[in-house]
Parts: sequence; structure tokens; C-alpha cells
Amino acid sequence: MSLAKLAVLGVLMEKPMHGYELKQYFETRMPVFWMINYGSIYPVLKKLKEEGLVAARREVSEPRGKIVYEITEEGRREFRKILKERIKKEVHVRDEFTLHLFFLDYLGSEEIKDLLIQKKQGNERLLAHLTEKGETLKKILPRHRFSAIERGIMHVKTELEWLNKTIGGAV
Amino acid sequence: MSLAKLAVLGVLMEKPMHGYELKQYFETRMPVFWMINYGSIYPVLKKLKEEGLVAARREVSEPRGKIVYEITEEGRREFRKILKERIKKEVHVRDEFTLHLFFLDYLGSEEIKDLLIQKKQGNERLLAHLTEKGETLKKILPRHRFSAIERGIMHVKTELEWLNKTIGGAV
DNA sequence: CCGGTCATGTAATCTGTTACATGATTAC
DNA sequence: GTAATCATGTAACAGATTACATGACCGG
Repeated sequence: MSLAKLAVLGVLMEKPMHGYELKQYFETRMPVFWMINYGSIYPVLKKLKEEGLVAARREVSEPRGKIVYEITEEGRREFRKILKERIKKEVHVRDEFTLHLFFLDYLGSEEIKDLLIQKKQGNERLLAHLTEKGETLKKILPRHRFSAIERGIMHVKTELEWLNKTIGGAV
Repeated sequence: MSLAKLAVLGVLMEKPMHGYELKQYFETRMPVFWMINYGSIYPVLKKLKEEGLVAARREVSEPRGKIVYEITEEGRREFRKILKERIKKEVHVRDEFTLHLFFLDYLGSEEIKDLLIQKKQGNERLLAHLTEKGETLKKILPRHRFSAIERGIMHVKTELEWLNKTIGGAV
């Protein structure tokens, strides 16, 4: 199962939704952390329906309007199964930025410093944003969803620590 | 430019290589941090050649053997330009595991605990591996390539900190 | 009635992985 | 001579993004 399918199925675990609403959900409830676009959502919903993991119904009141998708019992079982499997998969430290860092020595030391300072500012903005978001979300989010945000904050702080150290060392 | 192209070009910045050698380079010099497979390497080399970013020459001694690729001056310029551009791009906290965490509350608390403990063990193994690797690489790697490894270690430690906290809280 | 946003969808494209296919060279 | 590994490449597929296309509905 693709990540996009798992993501959609996971959101539908909460309540039935239509495609447009799903997009908004990602934008407002998992901002910064996850995104998905219409070019994925509709094809994914179609496939999930074909596999019997979601059921679709057109709102009776709106004959040409929204199509609401509801996760089926089989969908819930499958979701839990796949989620567990994926989490078990190997841990990795593989991200784009790591690759970029491997090549950083090919740039000039002034350039490097500028780039790292820019990164630092970006991370500071992100930290401020997450901290604020975290405060307001603390009470209303389910336990582990909040702890996912906490985790994000911790990693951003670590990134800042590393950036400060590296910028300092680059003087 | 795709990540795979940047990765190949970045490795060729060090010295001319043939396809098979490139694969080994990633496996031995950036283990855990980055990987690339033949199905990408050869098509990427072909494209880079067409774009004039690398030059290919067949080893004279081996008429049917290795094709050595060397980065061109234009390739070097382009590599530095693209690397800077990519680093400037927005900071993100988007990874598969984050998405999975958002859905963790749909699993049972025993299952969650088991999964987190498994993750912890995986991260401990990874930390041990990186620490050992880091020790031996410290002297021989260019400055920022080493600091990329340090960064990896810091993030793995943060992950462990978060896992311990979360496992503790889940009791 | 007109602009925004709600709502659904497809087509083209890009990137990357897996699997397959082939053959040379080296070590035993 | 035969197994391992060196070496290059293609084809099929999977996953996701971007751009395009369409039209309903609502507020001013």
C-alpha cells in the first residue's frame, strides 16, 4: 500500500469525508507535517473503493455534489495491519538534507556559512510556529498525535543545536 | 535536476568513476545515509552526458569494459548552483514516521508500546553503528561530511530521548 | 452577475525501484 | 571449469506532482 493510500485511510478512520475535505484536513490538522494533493487524493479514493477498503455515497441532498467516503470494517483492519508493518520497518537517517551536507565542502566557506545561517533562521521560524501550535493543540489532540508534534519540536531543536555548533566551527 | 542526478554529480566531483564504482562509493562511503541502484545510475549517467555535465570515455586498455565518467567544468558549475538552490529550499519535518505517528492512537496501547520498544532497539543499534563509524571516519573525512555524520548521531539520540519519554508515558 | 472557493477529476510528466538480461573477468 | 563478483544496461512498474479542465454554489 502506498503512503498516500495509508494517509487517506488514516484520516478516514476519524470520520467519513469527501475528497476536498480530506485535503483541508491535511492542511489544517497536519500542517507542515504532511501534505497531499488532489492529483493523488481522487485516484487514491477510487482505488481504495475498488479494493473495498472504503465505501462511497453521493449525498442525497446534492445529486451532482459531494461524494462522501467512509472507511469499511475491512478498511479499518487493513489500516491497522499496514500501519504496524510499516512502523516495524527499518529505521533510517536518509533525507535530502543529509545528502546535501555530504557535498557541502565543495562550496566556499562564506557560501556555506550563509546557507547555514539561512537554515538556522528557517528552523527558528519553524520552532516558533510548532511551539505555538503545540500549545493550543495540547488539550485537544489524541495523545500520540500530540506526541508526534512534540517529537517534531525536539528534532527542530536538535537541528538548531547542530547548526549553531557547525556555524560556530566554521568561523 | 533530480536528487539522483545531484547525488551522482556530487560523487563525481571527487574523481572520475564508472557506474559500478559509483554504486560502491555510496555503499561504502555513505552507508545508511544514502543509496542508489543501477536502475538509476546508468540512465542518470546517460542523461548527464547528454546535458554535457559529464564526459564519458571507454578505458583504452579494456575495449569492451568500463566506461569512466568525468565531471565537466560546466558540470561543476551546475552542481554548485543546484546544491545551493536546494539547500535554500524550505525546511521541513516531513517524513514517513511522522505520518505513522499521527495515526498511532488507532492501535492498542500494548501494540503501541511494543512498536516503540522495537523502534528504540533499532535506534540503539543505529547509534552504535554510527558512533563506531564516526570514530574511524573523523580523521579522514572532509569537515562537513563528518559533520553530516555528527548530525545523524545527534538526531538519533534525540529520537531515542523521545522514544524513552513516550514509552515511559505510555505505561 | 461576478469573483472566490467548493468540488471532482484526468493527462502528462517526473523520479525512482525491481526485475530481468547479458557478458567479461578473477579466484579457486 | 565454475562460482563469485565485476560491469552495463533495459523494461515494467509504482508513486507522486503539476497542470489542466470543468462546473456548481455562495456572497456581495
